[in-house]
Amino acid sequence: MPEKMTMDVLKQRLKSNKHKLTTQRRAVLDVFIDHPGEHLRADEVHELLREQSQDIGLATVYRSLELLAELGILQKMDFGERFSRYEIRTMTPDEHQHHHMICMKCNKVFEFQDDLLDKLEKDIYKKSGFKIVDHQVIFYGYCKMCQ
Amino acid sequence: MPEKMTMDVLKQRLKSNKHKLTTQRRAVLDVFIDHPGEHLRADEVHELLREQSQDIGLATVYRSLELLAELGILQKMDFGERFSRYEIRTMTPDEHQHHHMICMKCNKVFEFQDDLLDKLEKDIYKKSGFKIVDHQVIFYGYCKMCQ
DNA sequence: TTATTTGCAAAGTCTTTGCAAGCAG
DNA sequence: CTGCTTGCAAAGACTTTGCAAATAA
Repeated sequence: MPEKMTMDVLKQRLKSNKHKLTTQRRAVLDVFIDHPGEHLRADEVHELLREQSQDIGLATVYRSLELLAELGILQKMDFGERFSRYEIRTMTPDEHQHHHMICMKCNKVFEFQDDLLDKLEKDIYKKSGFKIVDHQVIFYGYCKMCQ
Repeated sequence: MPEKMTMDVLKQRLKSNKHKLTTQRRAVLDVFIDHPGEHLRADEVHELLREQSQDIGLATVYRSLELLAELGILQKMDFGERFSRYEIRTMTPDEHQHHHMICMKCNKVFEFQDDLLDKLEKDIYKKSGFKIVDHQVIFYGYCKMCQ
């Protein structure tokens, strides 16, 4: 069971990097805590905050997302759309990778756990000398409902 | 040995879709034929054409790239940068997948052949019912030179 | 107190689009 | 000829940035 990313972690990581814990940063993290497993875009975060009368500038949302990603609290992702999405990270680094599958009909993002890629990455290093430190895997197709 | 993508193929595929073979479309394809294995951005294609005094509008480059990708002559790709890249496709559909590795130091794009993903995709279908029809895999790391 | 951070609006980057003029078939 | 294409400039979508005012520590 992966540990939850908490506000305390944010506090801690901000402090050790001489950043401040502002209302806005707290609010942005709260959105992700309240929407586990979702892959949110900057404007969606902004909209969700407005809905709960948290009036925060869009530029600040962008800046907070970037900072939270730098601190390893959020994960920035790119699904080939013209914007980025973010999701909250678990505190324990995944032993098993988690991949994304996008349904080409309903556009929902699904996740899948697997560790086959570890093997592939080791193979690549052996064969080509390229040292992989991160990856991005996206599958496109049709989900169970849409087929 | 994969077959080369030729101008004849372009001609053929354009005709069967009631599109015209214009100087501009021919020129855009020529750029890719002259730069095999490169992953070019729209503005790079545009610049390369300017250098050889092929004066073509940037909007036309975008439109040509899109069309050539639709016709299966180019492959559009997204490496999480804020723009798209295109590469020429071989005519024989790859039995073995080809993945991209980006060096985080020199930013070069490397390729790697493998078919481990076939297995993974079958697993996913069995376990989740999600039917995969396409994928995008990018590895980030350090190439042999930069390590 | 004071160095960070915010909000706003302006600017930036990549891409798309409307429309008159041009050209391939 | 005639409908598909082009080129241009303007508009669009998303993101970043400059700067004065606000604020956490």
